Amino acid sequence: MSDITELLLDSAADLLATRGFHGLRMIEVASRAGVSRQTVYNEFGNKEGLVQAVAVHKTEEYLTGIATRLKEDPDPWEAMRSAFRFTFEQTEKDRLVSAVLTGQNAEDLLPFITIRGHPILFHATEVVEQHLSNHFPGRHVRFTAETTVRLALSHLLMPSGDLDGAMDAVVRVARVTMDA
Amino acid sequence: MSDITELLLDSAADLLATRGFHGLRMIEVASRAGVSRQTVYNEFGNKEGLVQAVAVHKTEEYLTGIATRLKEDPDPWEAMRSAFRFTFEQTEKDRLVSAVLTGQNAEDLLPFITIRGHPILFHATEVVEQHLSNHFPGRHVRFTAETTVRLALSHLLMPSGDLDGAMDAVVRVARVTMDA
DNA sequence: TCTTTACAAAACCTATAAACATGTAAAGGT
DNA sequence: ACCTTTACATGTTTATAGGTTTTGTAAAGA
Repeated sequence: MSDITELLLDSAADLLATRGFHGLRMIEVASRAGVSRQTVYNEFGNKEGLVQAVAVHKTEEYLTGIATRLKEDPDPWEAMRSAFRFTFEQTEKDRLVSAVLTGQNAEDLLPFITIRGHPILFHATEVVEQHLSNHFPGRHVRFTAETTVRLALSHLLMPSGDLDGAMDAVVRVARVTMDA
Repeated sequence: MSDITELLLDSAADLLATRGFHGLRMIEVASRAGVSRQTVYNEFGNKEGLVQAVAVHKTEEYLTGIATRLKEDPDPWEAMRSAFRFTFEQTEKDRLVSAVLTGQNAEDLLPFITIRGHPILFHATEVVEQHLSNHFPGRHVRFTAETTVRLALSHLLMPSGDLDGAMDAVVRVARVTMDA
């Protein structure tokens, strides 16, 4: 990916987060990245293409962020805790990220951040599944993975206010469904 | 609750479901119930009061619906399955119910159907908690209750398309967290 | 207790024109 | 090749001003 492309994606992500899809101006994206409006069109075709690209880019960014944290800790449950904390903190920090991950508060963004109606974070199920498979080879891990992601998503959308408690709850369910 | 009050709530619920908060006309609510517009104001003060009352009414209706199904089956897990099916079917049937229960697709309704930001269905946690307490006296049931409701809500908001599978998943997690 | 009538204030259409943004194209510069 | 500038048709917002509808309140009457 070229430097300019990346710059454009970052500018667009910023503006998208503060102004939303409707308030996003192609010329503003261009000038922030120091290029002409035409260049944006050359790169992404049109506004939809640009926003779509931002969504894909952000999604990749967070899925790899989660995958990285899952790999970092040798203990599978501590790794999950860490990945969940990462997701939670990113979601709190950035309204756009929140929209991309969960599909909530997306308003006009929604067409871009769901695939077959499911928010993109559900791709995280595959990441978690892979993680569990690595630690428990030969076991059925799909159910635990999906349950964990659904539960984590629930805590993202409707926080109890107690982050540690939420992480404990998710990990506890993960352990207990693996033991069963 | 007087007959007229109930009639007004039903009329308002109907109209709210089809026209939304914005399209709801006080005079239409009145004429459907066969009373004057003024009577509606006497009863509920203003439009907000009316809609608030509808939300509370619908909530009670569904919480008692859930409680009833939980009591009907002697097997605690079959009872949960039945209560979940009830909730799922009602949510599919009625857009307004869906909004009241989950807080999704609520648009201008949202201020009325959440309490401290949480959709009213979270009151169901208390109902489920009571249910589990009855079947497992002396045990800690709060965690299972909350987990179950969060998971069920997740399946309501993001259905996998497989209702039976969803019910199985919820009940399975409930059992396994009680066994632990 | 409910209805009718009346009314001010607010919210809502509707039509109009001006300003702005999008998307496409062509010519020119590095 | 890649980006910029300029230009233009098309579609969308925005602002304005009017007329209408709806809300919310009040008072008198069945």
